[in-house]
Amino acid sequence: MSSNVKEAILSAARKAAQAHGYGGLNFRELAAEVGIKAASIHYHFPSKADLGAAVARRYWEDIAAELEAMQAELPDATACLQHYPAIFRRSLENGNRICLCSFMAAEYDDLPEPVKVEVQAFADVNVTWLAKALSTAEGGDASTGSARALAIFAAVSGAQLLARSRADVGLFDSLIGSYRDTGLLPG
Amino acid sequence: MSSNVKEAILSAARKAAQAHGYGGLNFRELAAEVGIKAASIHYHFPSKADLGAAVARRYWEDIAAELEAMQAELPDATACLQHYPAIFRRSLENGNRICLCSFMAAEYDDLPEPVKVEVQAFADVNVTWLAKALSTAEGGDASTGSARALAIFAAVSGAQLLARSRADVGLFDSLIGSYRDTGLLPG
DNA sequence: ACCTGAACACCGTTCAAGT
DNA sequence: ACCTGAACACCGTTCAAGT
Repeated sequence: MSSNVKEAILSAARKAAQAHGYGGLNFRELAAEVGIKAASIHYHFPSKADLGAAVARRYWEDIAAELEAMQAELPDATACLQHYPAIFRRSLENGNRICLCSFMAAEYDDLPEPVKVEVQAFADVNVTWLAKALSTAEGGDASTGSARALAIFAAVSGAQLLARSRADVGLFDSLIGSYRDTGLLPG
Repeated sequence: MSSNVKEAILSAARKAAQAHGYGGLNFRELAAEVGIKAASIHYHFPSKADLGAAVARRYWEDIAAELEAMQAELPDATACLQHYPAIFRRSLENGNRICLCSFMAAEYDDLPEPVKVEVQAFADVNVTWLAKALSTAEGGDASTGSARALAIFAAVSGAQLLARSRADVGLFDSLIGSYRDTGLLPG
């Protein structure tokens, strides 16, 4: 098991990155929150890129576990799809934060390569899960399901971003409702 | 008429902000591009917040003019709606940049107040235009049209973000196509 | 093994000083 | 009117030094 300090850094960095992005990650603030000095972070994570990649990896691993659990608990694929936006909703509830990888998608061109890899992995996890749920629910072929999965992922990300800029979770719900009404999301 | 230097700063700052965000705006790089020193920027824009607000204001003014022109040239409201995503597409074509205000929506909580105001204005311009086009095209009532307009704006923003993170304009087109197929966008 | 202070080159910003 | 150099407190990072 990793040290408590390393875990504490990871956890604090994740919350900070969901609020301020990779560029907004601040070693001195992070260190203060954990109770060490800024230079000490480099003992656990050699560079900011290493920290960013570790945070993003942990993030998509957690989401992947959550998606698997959802799939296990809700045998109905359509019910799964209906619950999907709730994952993005929770970030907003939790301090008006957004999905780590939505933030990093905006920052993408400026990210170090190891961080980019993890951001892609997050998108892949989501799209693969959605495509599988869609094909189970509606029996479409794989290619159509994949295009639709990408569309859902992009649209829900956009809804989260807009809702955050208004600090209005109700707007997120309303946007998801519109996606359902128009047929993008199953309803 | 404003000085050439001020205009040059504004133009360079806009391109930089569409690529790196408000936080990524760099006075020394910006100054080098314009041919002055970093400290000189503060003569034209007292603070980074002033520069950011001026850039965002100019941005939505330009987009608003473009939307009006589109409306004037295409009397068919449905044709207008079909052309709407092209505005977001162009940013991607232009150096894999994104809509200034999508970036700033991610950074929203960290933006100075004057910049926030302009980011909101951009969203309002888009949503108002979309709502008008929707009601003209389909004759729905105002409230439904507004909800739908928000949904289109959010979804197209999300598509732009995802396409940028893959540096793939074709993905943007494919996402817009999916939005059309599912009925979110008129087709 | 884990942490730190001091230093480095970078940021936005200020301001007195130049022309 | 417009620009600048030098200084300030901040960044991530390095590294020799501590325990």
